[in-house]
Amino acid sequence: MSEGSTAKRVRRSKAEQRAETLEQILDAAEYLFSLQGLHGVTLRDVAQRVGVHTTLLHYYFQDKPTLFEAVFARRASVTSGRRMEALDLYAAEAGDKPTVEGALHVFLDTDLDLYIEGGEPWMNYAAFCARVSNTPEGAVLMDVHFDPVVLKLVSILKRALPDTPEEDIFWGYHFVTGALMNTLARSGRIDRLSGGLCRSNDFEAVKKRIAKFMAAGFHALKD
Amino acid sequence: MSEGSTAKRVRRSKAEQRAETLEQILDAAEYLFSLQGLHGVTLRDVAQRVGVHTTLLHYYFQDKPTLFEAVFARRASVTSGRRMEALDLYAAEAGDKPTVEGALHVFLDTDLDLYIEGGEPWMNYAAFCARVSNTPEGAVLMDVHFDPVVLKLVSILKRALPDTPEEDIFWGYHFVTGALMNTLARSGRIDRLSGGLCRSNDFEAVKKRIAKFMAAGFHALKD
DNA sequence: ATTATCTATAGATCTATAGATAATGC
DNA sequence: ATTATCTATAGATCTATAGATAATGC
Repeated sequence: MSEGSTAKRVRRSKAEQRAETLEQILDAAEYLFSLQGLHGVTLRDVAQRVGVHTTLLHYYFQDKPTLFEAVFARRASVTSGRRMEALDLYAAEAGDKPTVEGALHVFLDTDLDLYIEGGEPWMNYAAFCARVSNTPEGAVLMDVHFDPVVLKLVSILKRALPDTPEEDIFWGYHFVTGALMNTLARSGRIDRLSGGLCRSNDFEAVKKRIAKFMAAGFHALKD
Repeated sequence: MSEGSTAKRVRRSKAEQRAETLEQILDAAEYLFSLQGLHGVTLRDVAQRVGVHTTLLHYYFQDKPTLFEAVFARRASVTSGRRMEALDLYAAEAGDKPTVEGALHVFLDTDLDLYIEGGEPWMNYAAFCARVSNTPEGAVLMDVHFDPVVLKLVSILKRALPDTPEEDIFWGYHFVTGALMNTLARSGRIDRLSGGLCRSNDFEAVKKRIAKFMAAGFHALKD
Protein backbone atom coordinates (compact mmCIF):
# COMPACT_ATOMS: atom_id res chain seq x y z
CA MET A 1 0.00 0.00 0.00
CA SER A 2 0.90 3.71 0.15
CA GLU A 3 0.76 6.28 -2.63
CA GLY A 4 -0.38 5.99 -6.24
CA SER A 5 -3.44 4.21 -7.61
CA THR A 6 -6.07 4.97 -4.97
CA ALA A 7 -5.03 8.62 -4.93
CA LYS A 8 -6.67 8.95 -1.52
CA ARG A 9 -4.01 8.18 1.01
CA VAL A 10 -1.00 9.92 -0.38
CA ARG A 11 1.56 9.95 2.36
CA ARG A 12 2.15 13.51 3.51
CA SER A 13 4.59 14.90 6.01
CA LYS A 14 3.09 16.43 9.11
CA ALA A 15 4.09 19.88 8.00
CA GLU A 16 2.35 19.36 4.68
CA GLN A 17 -0.70 17.90 6.33
CA ARG A 18 -0.90 20.78 8.73
CA ALA A 19 -0.56 23.34 5.96
CA GLU A 20 -3.17 21.65 3.78
CA THR A 21 -5.72 21.29 6.56
CA LEU A 22 -5.16 24.86 7.66
CA GLU A 23 -5.77 26.11 4.16
CA GLN A 24 -8.88 24.00 3.74
CA ILE A 25 -10.27 25.33 6.99
CA LEU A 26 -9.52 28.91 6.04
CA ASP A 27 -11.06 28.45 2.59
CA ALA A 28 -14.24 26.96 3.99
CA ALA A 29 -14.51 29.61 6.69
CA GLU A 30 -13.85 32.35 4.17
CA TYR A 31 -16.63 31.13 1.94
CA LEU A 32 -19.16 30.74 4.71
CA PHE A 33 -18.28 33.95 6.55
CA SER A 34 -18.53 35.85 3.27
CA LEU A 35 -22.14 34.75 2.98
CA GLN A 36 -23.36 34.77 6.56
CA GLY A 37 -20.91 36.75 8.64
CA LEU A 38 -19.23 35.80 11.89
CA HIS A 39 -22.42 35.05 13.77
CA GLY A 40 -24.23 33.36 10.91
CA VAL A 41 -21.70 30.56 10.64
CA THR A 42 -21.10 27.82 13.21
CA LEU A 43 -17.86 25.99 13.65
CA ARG A 44 -19.83 22.90 12.77
CA ASP A 45 -20.72 24.42 9.40
CA VAL A 46 -17.06 25.04 8.70
CA ALA A 47 -15.97 21.61 9.89
CA GLN A 48 -18.64 19.87 7.80
CA ARG A 49 -17.58 21.75 4.71
CA VAL A 50 -14.00 20.64 5.25
CA GLY A 51 -15.02 17.13 6.23
CA VAL A 52 -13.32 17.09 9.62
CA HIS A 53 -14.57 17.11 13.15
CA THR A 54 -15.57 20.39 14.77
CA THR A 55 -13.03 20.03 17.51
CA LEU A 56 -10.21 20.07 15.01
CA LEU A 57 -10.91 23.74 14.43
CA HIS A 58 -10.14 24.30 18.08
CA TYR A 59 -6.90 22.46 17.65
CA TYR A 60 -5.78 24.95 15.02
CA PHE A 61 -7.56 28.09 16.19
CA GLN A 62 -8.30 29.25 19.68
CA ASP A 63 -11.89 30.20 19.02
CA LYS A 64 -14.26 31.47 16.35
CA PRO A 65 -13.18 35.13 16.36
CA THR A 66 -9.58 34.01 16.03
CA LEU A 67 -10.49 31.95 12.97
CA PHE A 68 -12.35 34.93 11.55
CA GLU A 69 -9.36 37.20 11.92
CA ALA A 70 -7.06 34.58 10.44
CA VAL A 71 -9.27 34.49 7.36
CA PHE A 72 -9.04 38.24 7.10
CA ALA A 73 -5.31 38.41 7.63
CA ARG A 74 -4.30 35.64 5.23
CA ARG A 75 -4.98 37.55 2.03
CA ALA A 76 -4.89 41.07 3.46
CA SER A 77 -1.12 40.99 3.55
CA VAL A 78 -1.02 39.90 -0.09
CA THR A 79 -3.24 42.64 -1.49
CA SER A 80 -1.82 45.25 0.84
CA GLY A 81 1.73 44.35 -0.06
CA ARG A 82 1.14 44.28 -3.79
CA ARG A 83 -0.63 47.58 -3.83
CA MET A 84 2.02 49.17 -1.67
CA GLU A 85 4.72 48.09 -4.12
CA ALA A 86 2.71 49.24 -7.11
CA LEU A 87 2.04 52.64 -5.53
CA ASP A 88 5.71 53.09 -4.64
CA LEU A 89 6.65 52.27 -8.21
CA TYR A 90 4.05 54.69 -9.57
CA ALA A 91 5.16 57.47 -7.22
CA ALA A 92 8.74 57.02 -8.35
CA GLU A 93 7.85 56.95 -12.04
CA ALA A 94 5.48 59.89 -11.87
CA GLY A 95 7.96 61.99 -9.91
CA ASP A 96 6.37 65.29 -8.98
CA LYS A 97 3.62 64.92 -11.59
CA PRO A 98 1.35 62.14 -10.35
CA THR A 99 -2.27 62.20 -11.52
CA VAL A 100 -5.39 61.28 -9.64
CA GLU A 101 -6.45 58.84 -12.31
CA GLY A 102 -3.00 57.27 -12.45
CA ALA A 103 -2.86 56.71 -8.71
CA LEU A 104 -6.40 55.36 -8.58
CA HIS A 105 -5.69 52.99 -11.46
CA VAL A 106 -2.76 51.53 -9.59
CA PHE A 107 -4.61 51.31 -6.28
CA LEU A 108 -7.83 49.84 -7.65
CA ASP A 109 -6.65 47.73 -10.57
CA THR A 110 -3.96 45.99 -8.58
CA ASP A 111 -6.62 44.93 -6.13
CA LEU A 112 -9.23 43.97 -8.72
CA ASP A 113 -6.66 41.93 -10.65
CA LEU A 114 -6.11 39.74 -7.62
CA TYR A 115 -9.77 38.77 -7.57
CA ILE A 116 -10.00 38.43 -11.34
CA GLU A 117 -6.95 36.21 -11.52
CA GLY A 118 -7.28 34.49 -8.16
CA GLY A 119 -10.40 32.50 -8.93
CA GLU A 120 -13.06 31.47 -6.48
CA PRO A 121 -11.10 31.73 -3.23
CA TRP A 122 -10.14 35.31 -3.92
CA MET A 123 -13.66 36.15 -4.99
CA ASN A 124 -14.89 34.77 -1.67
CA TYR A 125 -12.33 36.88 0.12
CA ALA A 126 -13.58 39.94 -1.75
CA ALA A 127 -17.11 39.41 -0.45
CA PHE A 128 -15.75 38.62 3.00
CA CYS A 129 -13.87 41.94 3.07
CA ALA A 130 -16.83 43.92 1.84
CA ARG A 131 -18.89 42.50 4.63
CA VAL A 132 -16.24 43.24 7.22
CA SER A 133 -15.75 46.81 6.05
CA ASN A 134 -19.35 47.67 6.70
CA THR A 135 -19.42 47.16 10.43
CA PRO A 136 -17.89 48.95 13.39
CA GLU A 137 -15.83 45.96 14.60
CA GLY A 138 -14.89 45.01 11.09
CA ALA A 139 -13.66 48.47 10.26
CA VAL A 140 -11.06 48.15 13.00
CA LEU A 141 -9.62 45.14 11.18
CA MET A 142 -9.48 47.26 8.04
CA ASP A 143 -7.52 49.89 9.94
CA VAL A 144 -4.94 47.41 11.09
CA HIS A 145 -4.33 45.82 7.71
CA PHE A 146 -5.01 48.54 5.19
CA ASP A 147 -4.18 51.93 6.72
CA PRO A 148 -0.61 52.00 5.34
CA VAL A 149 -1.65 51.45 1.71
CA VAL A 150 -4.54 53.84 1.92
CA LEU A 151 -2.45 56.57 3.49
CA LYS A 152 0.13 56.01 0.76
CA LEU A 153 -2.59 56.53 -1.85
CA VAL A 154 -3.82 59.62 -0.05
CA SER A 155 -0.33 61.08 0.02
CA ILE A 156 -0.06 60.69 -3.76
CA LEU A 157 -3.52 62.17 -4.26
CA LYS A 158 -2.49 65.16 -2.19
CA ARG A 159 0.45 65.80 -4.50
CA ALA A 160 -1.79 65.42 -7.54
CA LEU A 161 -4.31 67.85 -6.04
CA PRO A 162 -2.26 70.48 -4.21
CA ASP A 163 -5.16 72.94 -4.11
CA THR A 164 -7.74 70.53 -2.74
CA PRO A 165 -8.35 70.60 1.02
CA GLU A 166 -7.20 67.43 2.76
CA GLU A 167 -10.72 66.88 4.04
CA ASP A 168 -12.05 66.65 0.50
CA ILE A 169 -9.44 64.08 -0.40
CA PHE A 170 -10.46 61.89 2.50
CA TRP A 171 -14.12 62.17 1.59
CA GLY A 172 -13.19 61.31 -1.96
CA TYR A 173 -11.43 58.21 -0.73
CA HIS A 174 -14.49 57.39 1.34
CA PHE A 175 -16.56 57.40 -1.86
CA VAL A 176 -13.99 55.34 -3.75
CA THR A 177 -13.82 52.66 -1.12
CA GLY A 178 -17.60 52.55 -0.89
CA ALA A 179 -17.84 51.89 -4.61
CA LEU A 180 -15.09 49.29 -4.40
CA MET A 181 -16.65 47.48 -1.44
CA ASN A 182 -20.02 47.46 -3.16
CA THR A 183 -18.29 45.77 -6.05
CA LEU A 184 -16.47 43.22 -3.92
CA ALA A 185 -19.70 42.34 -2.13
CA ARG A 186 -21.26 40.91 -5.31
CA SER A 187 -24.71 41.12 -3.83
CA GLY A 188 -26.35 40.43 -7.18
CA ARG A 189 -28.38 43.61 -6.94
CA ILE A 190 -26.97 45.38 -10.00
CA ASP A 191 -27.68 42.28 -12.08
CA ARG A 192 -31.36 42.33 -11.31
CA LEU A 193 -31.66 46.11 -11.34
CA SER A 194 -30.13 46.36 -14.79
CA GLY A 195 -32.09 43.43 -16.11
CA GLY A 196 -28.92 41.45 -16.70
CA LEU A 197 -27.07 44.23 -18.47
CA CYS A 198 -24.47 44.36 -15.71
CA ARG A 199 -23.23 41.44 -13.66
CA SER A 200 -22.01 41.58 -10.06
CA ASN A 201 -19.06 39.36 -10.75
CA ASP A 202 -17.88 41.28 -13.80
CA PHE A 203 -14.92 42.93 -12.12
CA GLU A 204 -13.43 43.70 -15.54
CA ALA A 205 -16.34 46.01 -16.25
CA VAL A 206 -15.74 47.80 -12.97
CA LYS A 207 -12.00 48.00 -13.55
CA LYS A 208 -12.67 49.61 -16.91
CA ARG A 209 -14.70 52.42 -15.37
CA ILE A 210 -14.00 53.02 -11.70
CA ALA A 211 -10.68 54.90 -11.79
CA LYS A 212 -11.79 57.32 -14.49
CA PHE A 213 -15.15 57.83 -12.80
CA MET A 214 -13.66 58.55 -9.41
CA ALA A 215 -10.82 60.70 -10.73
CA ALA A 216 -13.36 63.03 -12.32
CA GLY A 217 -15.14 63.18 -8.97
CA PHE A 218 -11.98 64.29 -7.16
CA HIS A 219 -11.37 67.02 -9.70
CA ALA A 220 -14.97 68.24 -9.41
CA LEU A 221 -14.58 68.79 -5.65
CA LYS A 222 -12.21 71.70 -6.23
CA ASP A 223 -14.83 73.76 -8.06
CA MET B 1 -53.12 55.48 41.51
CA SER B 2 -53.74 56.17 37.81
CA GLU B 3 -52.14 58.86 35.72
CA GLY B 4 -50.10 61.92 36.74
CA SER B 5 -47.43 62.19 39.42
CA THR B 6 -45.71 58.83 39.10
CA ALA B 7 -45.66 59.15 35.31
CA LYS B 8 -45.23 55.39 35.10
CA ARG B 9 -48.68 53.89 34.81
CA VAL B 10 -50.44 56.25 32.48
CA ARG B 11 -53.60 54.50 31.38
CA ARG B 12 -53.34 53.67 27.68
CA SER B 13 -55.83 52.15 25.32
CA LYS B 14 -54.94 48.75 23.94
CA ALA B 15 -54.39 50.19 20.50
CA GLU B 16 -51.97 52.76 21.92
CA GLN B 17 -50.23 50.17 24.02
CA ARG B 18 -49.84 47.88 21.04
CA ALA B 19 -48.48 50.67 18.85
CA GLU B 20 -46.04 51.83 21.50
CA THR B 21 -44.71 48.39 22.28
CA LEU B 22 -44.38 47.58 18.60
CA GLU B 23 -42.37 50.71 18.01
CA GLN B 24 -40.15 50.05 21.00
CA ILE B 25 -39.45 46.54 19.78
CA LEU B 26 -38.68 47.75 16.27
CA ASP B 27 -36.40 50.50 17.58
CA ALA B 28 -34.47 48.12 19.78
CA ALA B 29 -34.17 45.52 17.04
CA GLU B 30 -33.11 48.16 14.54
CA TYR B 31 -30.34 49.35 16.80
CA LEU B 32 -29.05 45.90 17.61
CA PHE B 33 -29.35 44.51 14.08
CA SER B 34 -27.52 47.56 12.76
CA LEU B 35 -24.56 46.65 14.93
CA GLN B 36 -24.54 42.86 14.84
CA GLY B 37 -26.72 41.73 11.96
CA LEU B 38 -29.52 39.19 11.99
CA HIS B 39 -27.46 36.35 13.44
CA GLY B 40 -25.52 38.46 15.91
CA VAL B 41 -28.61 39.48 17.84
CA THR B 42 -30.80 37.20 19.93
CA LEU B 43 -34.45 37.79 20.64
CA ARG B 44 -33.43 37.94 24.27
CA ASP B 45 -31.11 40.86 23.50
CA VAL B 46 -33.98 42.72 21.89
CA ALA B 47 -36.43 41.90 24.67
CA GLN B 48 -33.97 42.97 27.36
CA ARG B 49 -33.38 46.27 25.64
CA VAL B 50 -37.11 46.91 25.54
CA GLY B 51 -37.63 45.60 29.06
CA VAL B 52 -40.18 42.94 28.18
CA HIS B 53 -40.12 39.19 28.12
CA THR B 54 -38.64 37.39 25.11
CA THR B 55 -41.87 35.63 24.35
CA LEU B 56 -43.63 38.90 23.76
CA LEU B 57 -41.63 39.28 20.57
CA HIS B 58 -43.25 36.09 19.38
CA TYR B 59 -46.62 37.52 20.19
CA TYR B 60 -46.03 40.41 17.82
CA PHE B 61 -43.77 38.77 15.25
CA GLN B 62 -43.79 35.25 13.95
CA ASP B 63 -40.04 34.73 14.21
CA LYS B 64 -36.72 36.50 14.04
CA PRO B 65 -36.49 36.90 10.25
CA THR B 66 -39.99 38.37 10.27
CA LEU B 67 -38.92 40.93 12.85
CA PHE B 68 -35.86 41.72 10.78
CA GLU B 69 -37.91 42.36 7.68
CA ALA B 70 -40.37 44.47 9.63
CA VAL B 71 -37.49 46.68 10.75
CA PHE B 72 -36.39 47.05 7.17
CA ALA B 73 -39.85 47.76 5.81
CA ARG B 74 -40.93 50.32 8.41
CA ARG B 75 -38.72 53.15 7.19
CA ALA B 76 -38.11 51.89 3.66
CA SER B 77 -41.53 53.04 2.57
CA VAL B 78 -40.87 56.47 4.02
CA THR B 79 -37.57 57.13 2.27
CA SER B 80 -38.69 55.42 -0.92
CA GLY B 81 -41.91 57.44 -1.06
CA ARG B 82 -40.26 60.76 -0.34
CA ARG B 83 -37.59 60.25 -2.92
CA MET B 84 -40.10 59.11 -5.49
CA GLU B 85 -42.12 62.29 -4.99
CA ALA B 86 -39.05 64.48 -5.11
CA LEU B 87 -37.81 62.82 -8.30
CA ASP B 88 -41.23 63.18 -9.95
CA LEU B 89 -41.25 66.84 -9.04
CA TYR B 90 -37.73 67.32 -10.36
CA ALA B 91 -38.52 65.51 -13.60
CA ALA B 92 -41.54 67.74 -14.13
CA GLU B 93 -39.64 70.94 -13.37
CA ALA B 94 -36.61 70.04 -15.43
CA GLY B 95 -38.72 69.04 -18.42
CA ASP B 96 -36.51 67.69 -21.16
CA LYS B 97 -33.39 69.25 -19.66
CA PRO B 98 -32.64 67.30 -16.51
CA THR B 99 -29.03 67.24 -15.33
CA VAL B 100 -27.09 64.41 -13.73
CA GLU B 101 -26.13 66.57 -10.78
CA GLY B 102 -29.69 67.79 -10.34
CA ALA B 103 -31.13 64.29 -10.29
CA LEU B 104 -28.45 63.00 -7.95
CA HIS B 105 -28.98 65.91 -5.58
CA VAL B 106 -32.64 65.07 -5.31
CA PHE B 107 -32.07 61.35 -4.95
CA LEU B 108 -29.26 61.58 -2.42
CA ASP B 109 -30.11 64.70 -0.44
CA THR B 110 -33.70 63.65 0.16
CA ASP B 111 -32.39 60.46 1.68
CA LEU B 112 -29.58 62.05 3.67
CA ASP B 113 -31.96 64.67 5.07
CA LEU B 114 -34.09 61.95 6.61
CA TYR B 115 -31.13 60.71 8.62
CA ILE B 116 -29.90 64.19 9.45
CA GLU B 117 -33.30 65.32 10.67
CA GLY B 118 -34.57 62.00 11.99
CA GLY B 119 -32.20 61.69 14.93
CA GLU B 120 -30.88 58.49 16.41
CA PRO B 121 -33.54 56.04 15.18
CA TRP B 122 -33.04 57.07 11.59
CA MET B 123 -29.28 56.96 11.98
CA ASN B 124 -29.64 53.41 13.26
CA TYR B 125 -31.78 52.56 10.28
CA ALA B 126 -29.12 53.97 8.00
CA ALA B 127 -26.52 51.59 9.40
CA PHE B 128 -29.01 48.76 9.33
CA CYS B 129 -29.66 49.35 5.61
CA ALA B 130 -25.99 49.59 4.76
CA ARG B 131 -25.44 46.25 6.41
CA VAL B 132 -28.36 44.68 4.60
CA SER B 133 -27.29 46.00 1.22
CA ASN B 134 -23.97 44.25 1.44
CA THR B 135 -25.20 40.67 1.47
CA PRO B 136 -26.89 38.41 -1.04
CA GLU B 137 -30.08 37.87 0.99
CA GLY B 138 -30.17 41.49 2.06
CA ALA B 139 -29.89 42.72 -1.50
CA VAL B 140 -33.16 40.99 -2.31
CA LEU B 141 -34.87 43.12 0.32
CA MET B 142 -33.36 46.15 -1.34
CA ASP B 143 -34.84 45.05 -4.66
CA VAL B 144 -38.31 44.76 -3.23
CA HIS B 145 -38.34 48.12 -1.51
CA PHE B 146 -36.09 50.33 -3.59
CA ASP B 147 -36.19 49.21 -7.21
CA PRO B 148 -38.93 51.67 -8.21
CA VAL B 149 -37.09 54.76 -6.94
CA VAL B 150 -33.79 53.66 -8.33
CA LEU B 151 -35.24 52.89 -11.74
CA LYS B 152 -36.91 56.30 -11.66
CA LEU B 153 -33.51 57.88 -11.01
CA VAL B 154 -31.96 55.84 -13.79
CA SER B 155 -34.63 56.93 -16.25
CA ILE B 156 -33.86 60.58 -15.51
CA LEU B 157 -30.12 59.96 -15.78
CA LYS B 158 -30.70 58.39 -19.18
CA ARG B 159 -32.42 61.52 -20.39
CA ALA B 160 -29.62 63.66 -18.97
CA LEU B 161 -27.02 61.46 -20.70
CA PRO B 162 -28.55 60.43 -24.03
CA ASP B 163 -25.18 59.46 -25.50
CA THR B 164 -24.07 57.28 -22.60
CA PRO B 165 -24.65 53.52 -22.92
CA GLU B 166 -27.23 52.21 -20.47
CA GLU B 167 -24.65 49.85 -19.04
CA ASP B 168 -22.47 52.76 -18.00
CA ILE B 169 -25.37 54.42 -16.27
CA PHE B 170 -26.05 51.31 -14.22
CA TRP B 171 -22.40 50.97 -13.26
CA GLY B 172 -22.43 54.63 -12.31
CA TYR B 173 -25.40 53.99 -10.07
CA HIS B 174 -23.53 51.03 -8.61
CA PHE B 175 -20.72 53.39 -7.61
CA VAL B 176 -23.12 55.97 -6.20
CA THR B 177 -24.95 53.50 -4.03
CA GLY B 178 -21.67 52.06 -2.82
CA ALA B 179 -20.54 55.49 -1.68
CA LEU B 180 -23.91 56.15 -0.09
CA MET B 181 -24.00 52.81 1.75
CA ASN B 182 -20.45 53.33 2.99
CA THR B 183 -21.69 56.61 4.41
CA LEU B 184 -24.79 55.15 6.01
CA ALA B 185 -22.72 52.39 7.60
CA ARG B 186 -20.84 54.86 9.83
CA SER B 187 -18.12 52.35 10.49
CA GLY B 188 -15.85 54.97 12.03
CA ARG B 189 -13.07 54.13 9.61
CA ILE B 190 -12.83 57.51 7.88
CA ASP B 191 -12.58 59.19 11.28
CA ARG B 192 -9.50 57.27 12.25
CA LEU B 193 -8.00 57.26 8.78
CA SER B 194 -8.24 61.02 8.48
CA GLY B 195 -7.02 61.60 12.02
CA GLY B 196 -10.33 63.14 12.99
CA LEU B 197 -10.55 65.48 10.01
CA CYS B 198 -13.67 63.70 8.78
CA ARG B 199 -16.37 62.14 10.93
CA SER B 200 -18.49 59.14 9.98
CA ASN B 201 -21.66 60.71 11.26
CA ASP B 202 -21.16 64.00 9.47
CA PHE B 203 -23.79 63.39 6.81
CA GLU B 204 -23.84 67.12 6.03
CA ALA B 205 -20.27 66.89 4.81
CA VAL B 206 -21.22 64.02 2.54
CA LYS B 207 -24.31 65.78 1.29
CA LYS B 208 -22.17 68.76 0.37
CA ARG B 209 -19.91 66.67 -1.85
CA ILE B 210 -21.45 63.45 -3.07
CA ALA B 211 -23.79 64.63 -5.85
CA LYS B 212 -21.18 66.86 -7.47
CA PHE B 213 -18.52 64.19 -7.15
CA MET B 214 -20.66 61.47 -8.68
CA ALA B 215 -22.09 63.67 -11.42
CA ALA B 216 -18.57 64.38 -12.66
CA GLY B 217 -17.96 60.65 -12.65
CA PHE B 218 -20.96 59.98 -14.88
CA HIS B 219 -19.85 62.62 -17.35
CA ALA B 220 -16.34 61.19 -17.45
CA LEU B 221 -17.63 57.77 -18.54
CA LYS B 222 -18.63 59.14 -21.93
CA ASP B 223 -15.06 60.06 -22.87
C1' DA C 1 -64.43 39.04 26.24
C1' DT C 2 -60.51 40.32 24.34
C1' DT C 3 -55.85 41.35 24.22
C1' DA C 4 -51.20 42.25 26.25
C1' DT C 5 -47.78 40.17 28.91
C1' DC C 6 -45.48 36.64 31.64
C1' DT C 7 -44.16 31.64 33.40
C1' DA C 8 -42.56 27.30 32.32
C1' DT C 9 -40.40 24.42 29.34
C1' DA C 10 -39.12 21.28 25.19
C1' DG C 11 -35.89 20.58 21.92
C1' DA C 12 -32.21 21.91 19.35
C1' DT C 13 -27.72 23.91 18.84
C1' DC C 14 -23.34 25.73 19.78
C1' DT C 15 -18.78 26.53 21.89
C1' DA C 16 -15.14 24.73 24.11
C1' DT C 17 -12.53 21.28 26.87
C1' DA C 18 -10.63 16.67 28.36
C1' DG C 19 -8.99 12.70 26.99
C1' DA C 20 -8.48 8.75 23.55
C1' DT C 21 -6.71 7.04 19.10
C1' DA C 22 -4.14 6.93 14.98
C1' DA C 23 -0.98 8.55 12.24
C1' DT C 24 4.14 10.47 11.26
C1' DG C 25 9.06 11.19 12.97
C1' DC C 26 13.56 9.72 14.39
C1' DA D 1 7.68 10.91 20.85
C1' DT D 2 5.21 14.05 18.66
C1' DT D 3 1.40 15.69 16.29
C1' DA D 4 -3.10 15.32 13.79
C1' DT D 5 -7.64 13.87 14.39
C1' DC D 6 -11.67 11.97 16.69
C1' DT D 7 -15.00 10.66 20.81
C1' DA D 8 -17.53 12.10 24.56
C1' DT D 9 -19.50 15.57 26.99
C1' DA D 10 -20.40 19.85 30.10
C1' DG D 11 -22.55 23.97 30.21
C1' DA D 12 -24.62 27.62 28.15
C1' DT D 13 -27.83 29.61 24.97
C1' DC D 14 -31.46 30.21 21.80
C1' DT D 15 -35.93 29.72 19.40
C1' DA D 16 -40.45 28.78 19.72
C1' DT D 17 -44.74 26.94 21.84
C1' DA D 18 -48.39 26.05 25.44
C1' DG D 19 -50.75 27.79 28.86
C1' DA D 20 -51.46 31.12 32.86
C1' DT D 21 -52.27 35.87 34.50
C1' DA D 22 -53.36 40.59 34.35
C1' DA D 23 -54.81 44.25 32.16
C1' DT D 24 -58.47 46.89 28.95
C1' DG D 25 -63.21 46.89 26.56
C1' DC D 26 -68.14 47.04 26.49
